[in-house]
Amino acid sequence: MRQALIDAARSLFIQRGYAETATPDIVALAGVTRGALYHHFEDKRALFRAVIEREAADVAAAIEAGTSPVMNPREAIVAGSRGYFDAMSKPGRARLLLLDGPAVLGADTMRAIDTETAEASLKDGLHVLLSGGRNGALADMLAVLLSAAFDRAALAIETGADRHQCEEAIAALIDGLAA
Amino acid sequence: MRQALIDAARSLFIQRGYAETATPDIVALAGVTRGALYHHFEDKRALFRAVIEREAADVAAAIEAGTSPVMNPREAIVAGSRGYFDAMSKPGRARLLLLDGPAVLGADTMRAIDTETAEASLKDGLHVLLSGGRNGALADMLAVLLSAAFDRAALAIETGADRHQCEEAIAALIDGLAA
DNA sequence: GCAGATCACATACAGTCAGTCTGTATTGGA
DNA sequence: TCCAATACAGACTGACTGTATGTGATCTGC
Repeated sequence: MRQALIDAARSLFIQRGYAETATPDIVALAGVTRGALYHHFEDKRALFRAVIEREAADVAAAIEAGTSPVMNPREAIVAGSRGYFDAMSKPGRARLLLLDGPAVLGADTMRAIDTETAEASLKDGLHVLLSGGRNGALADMLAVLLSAAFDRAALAIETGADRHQCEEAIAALIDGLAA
Repeated sequence: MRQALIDAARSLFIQRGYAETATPDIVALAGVTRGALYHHFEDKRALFRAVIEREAADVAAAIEAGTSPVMNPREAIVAGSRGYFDAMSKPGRARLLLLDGPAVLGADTMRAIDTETAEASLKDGLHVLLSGGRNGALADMLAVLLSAAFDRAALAIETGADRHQCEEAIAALIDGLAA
């Protein structure tokens, strides 16, 4: 039942967005009443958060599955980017995680949910990649900024941009840092 | 009166966010009634859009003011980033332009409003910077991705990140591309 | 095997909000 | 001076969120 609510909510959230999705529509799609919704979730935002958390966990798993510890840093980052774009190509995911999520839950909360996703892996890879004398704080900051670049690339791909070009541009940024 | 409504709306939008700001509160702060609001604006979103457009124009003007045509590409990009971070340091601006804006108006509409802002200048600079054999499509894509990095940096700065470190990381990305 | 408590919902209700419609005063031109 | 358009004000409606209450099933302790 919880799952049914999350499924129905996800379906409507990606179709109309959070604000334009009414709880009566969600429960109708799930085949229950609003009483069930407010029994399982504190409010509409809590339901949205449950949707987001499941989605973020799926993305993190996809990235994890695509990379392996034996890769060198550049390989790992490229493989991670491939896994990320694969995961983000699922329709509606970019809107959920990159548009409605930050606006509804706040950028800080989203960052907390996203822990152990793309950004964490990126940070590790960059620390190794930049170990030639530069400091670690720079690598952390670069992970944050590059992670934003990944996000916008995923958003661009969903609205028609060429994925191969996005991956090339990301690679250009990474290779520039390695030099 | 239009300006008074936009001012009041901006003040409440940055304080509570778009969804949590009620039109009765906006008109009360502006000292008018809801009739006035719906006389000047089609709906609440149109008022929000007016706020966003003024804000984006201010940012664009700040960037424009900080750069000059005689700079070389790297200088221009660094100066542009300085102007951008200056402009975005105005409280609430990051939330308006980077969180609520994309969620309420859509990423595509925001891109349209942002025309002639950071991303356009960036694109020009990158085209010159990369003119050593690489193609223009890559420069366009890099402008999109770097612009996302700028945005996240602005958001990070608002929530306490060190601005100098952000600028260093941006410079590292740019310098990597120039090599 | 039974009384009571808890869980998993359903239903009714109250408060609030967005958008519309109608009314009114003021202003500018013919 | 009259007319029309503009710039508001205020009431109204439908809808939505969250809450409070009711109800049947299930589980627990004895």
